[in-house]
Amino acid sequence: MVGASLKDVAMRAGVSVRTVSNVVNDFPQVAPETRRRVQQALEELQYRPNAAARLLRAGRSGLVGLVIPEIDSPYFGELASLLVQAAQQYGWTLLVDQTNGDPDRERLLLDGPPGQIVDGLVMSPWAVSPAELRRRADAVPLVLLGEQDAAGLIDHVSVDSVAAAAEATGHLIGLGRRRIAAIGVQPHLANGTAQQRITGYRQALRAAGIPHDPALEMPVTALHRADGARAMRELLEGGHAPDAVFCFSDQLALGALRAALDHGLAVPDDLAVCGFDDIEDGRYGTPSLTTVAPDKAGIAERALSCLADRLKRPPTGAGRRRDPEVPSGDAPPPARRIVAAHRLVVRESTVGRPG
Amino acid sequence: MVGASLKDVAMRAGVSVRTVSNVVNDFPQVAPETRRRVQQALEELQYRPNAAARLLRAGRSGLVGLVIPEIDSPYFGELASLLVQAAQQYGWTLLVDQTNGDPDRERLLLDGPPGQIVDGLVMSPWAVSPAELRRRADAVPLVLLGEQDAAGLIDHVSVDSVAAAAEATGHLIGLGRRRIAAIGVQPHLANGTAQQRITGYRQALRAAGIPHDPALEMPVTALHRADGARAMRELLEGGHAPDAVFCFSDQLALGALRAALDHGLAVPDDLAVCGFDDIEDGRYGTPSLTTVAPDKAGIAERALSCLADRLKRPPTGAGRRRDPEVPSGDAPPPARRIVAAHRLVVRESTVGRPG
DNA sequence: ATCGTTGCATGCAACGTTGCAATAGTCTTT
DNA sequence: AAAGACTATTGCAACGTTGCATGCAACGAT
Repeated sequence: MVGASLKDVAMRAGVSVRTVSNVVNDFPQVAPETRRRVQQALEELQYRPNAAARLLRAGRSGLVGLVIPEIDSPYFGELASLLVQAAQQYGWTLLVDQTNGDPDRERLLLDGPPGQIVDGLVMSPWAVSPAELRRRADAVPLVLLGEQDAAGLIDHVSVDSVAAAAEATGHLIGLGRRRIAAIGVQPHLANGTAQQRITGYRQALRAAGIPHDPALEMPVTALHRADGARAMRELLEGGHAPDAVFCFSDQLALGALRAALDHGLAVPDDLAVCGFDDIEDGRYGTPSLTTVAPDKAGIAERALSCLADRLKRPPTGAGRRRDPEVPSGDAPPPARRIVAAHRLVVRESTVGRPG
Repeated sequence: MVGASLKDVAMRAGVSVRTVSNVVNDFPQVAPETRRRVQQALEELQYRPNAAARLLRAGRSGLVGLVIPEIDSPYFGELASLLVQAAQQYGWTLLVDQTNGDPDRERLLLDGPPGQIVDGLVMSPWAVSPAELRRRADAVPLVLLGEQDAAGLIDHVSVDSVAAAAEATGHLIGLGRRRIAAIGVQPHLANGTAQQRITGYRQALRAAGIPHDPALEMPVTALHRADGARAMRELLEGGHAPDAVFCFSDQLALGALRAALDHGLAVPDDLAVCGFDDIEDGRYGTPSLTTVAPDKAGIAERALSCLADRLKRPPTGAGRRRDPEVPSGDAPPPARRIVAAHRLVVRESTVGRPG
């Protein structure tokens, strides 16, 4: 036996299928005695509504998807966890999927089973262009995370990466550092994160009158610890030893930190290190890591609030006419651009140990 | 417009709905000319098969679920990432959900939308008892991860935690340590992980003739860094200072490490630290962390291989009769218990820096 | 010329659910 | 007592898909 259906319950309770459905959905127009009988039958048969049929008929699954490049990156892991909890408050179940930054897979997830089954999607695009995302704007509601902008056509939540990078660089400058490297440049990536952070970095240098040295701007292929460590080794071995480094992610920073310590440098005395993301590892490492902390809980909350607004509109289920001749009276709400808060968290990797 | 259906395509191509379905599913019995015409219509209308309808009718969604207590724990993050990749090789899309160890949520995910929509589930149970999991054994195929055993009624993949813990403890003993603490005891948790690791720890002590000191077995409420740090501080302040510590997770170990360094201890000279899980943070920290490395890729691969075996059996869709009078001829394959490999990875936190 | 065979295309039904509209039954009102 | 108002319950249809059976040609073999 695979699971009782409304029909099975109806037969057992001696009522029609429709009445059982009314009980299940808590419609008021059911006599107490009938309700009781039906509920007992539901209980006895262990009825669970069939999610596929509900989705097909009503157009709503109660599921929301999160599409991120890497589940195992601490930043996305923490964000995913917060989104799961925020989704619960809306009565949704959040499901997470990983693209590994593969554009084909990003497309597949949007068009295929997960993208069709969920009521809404939160996505951190890596390689798929805004133009392509726009093309499917009238499918399931979508909220973008991250720096990539969809020309104001899709809801979008991010932090002000330019300002944040400038603050972080400014903090290093304020400590008296002058040879400040940047690790995390990714010139060939559509995703605008690295672009914005290098912009903020340069702005801060210019504002302080520090000449900008291209040899201190280190490219990486990914944002992992190994990439940060490699970039730091290149800096140290290339004779361009900096006195501070701003890394575009905490993972890069932790890798750079490790490489610097291996090289015999004292942190922060010889080298101040600042990251971006405020992941848990940075808080418990030795030395602990100064970083830019995006308001992750705020990002999660506001992304889902965008989805909630769009889901107030009727679903595309069986009832809804989808005749293009008669445009629906109320237009969809305009796309929002939300800028979440961030703050600089100063720890041992730039100011040394307190006490 | 929400998306073209088979009907729309059929009208445009001037054929029946059934023929379009035949083209979409690559059935051979279609004339080349017809196929061409239909394919063009498919292209023009950007047809995407409706996942909900397919699932309802055919009983297969192509989705597989992973249910874990915490997405943001590095161990589960790394495991999830490997499972996503392994699932791709089977042609499945893996979706991840998080329970936070809440038993109600574990049940909800199994019975509700995600559990019904996926073709199979991989789960790391935290609080739901084996008995309860057994109750639903004939629903969607399920594979359990972790130490909790379901009495051989459900497929199950784990490492030999007793042996692994004994090896780790044996390594510390082999370094000449005698006051070896254990951090991570969780007596009131159904989930058997902590039980097995403390068993292995005690076995190794006994085998070496070292008396077992209950004051060195530290309980924790969760497996996070903060818990490890707290336990270590208690050990150090309580006057029971150990010369080595075996932590039941790398996160605990990293917290303990940090607390020990804060306390002025030298690692590994004053205190050797060993963890469990081999998460990336441990590899790049300073000092790097000695740990038990479960074969995560092997766990992922074999969990999915179990699912694949069960999914060879016909789905419970429209075609399949589900008459309990006539039991299906072939019984389901018996539940498997798979023990994945592990190995001890020795790093700086127990043997100091090389060179 | 007739029969079976093969290749291609189609119609019907069903998966489990819910919106809509209609029915039967009860109670109030005049 | 009849008309109206309301309550409780039900039947029908449809969401988009696919399994099964059938239809309908055209073909070669007898």
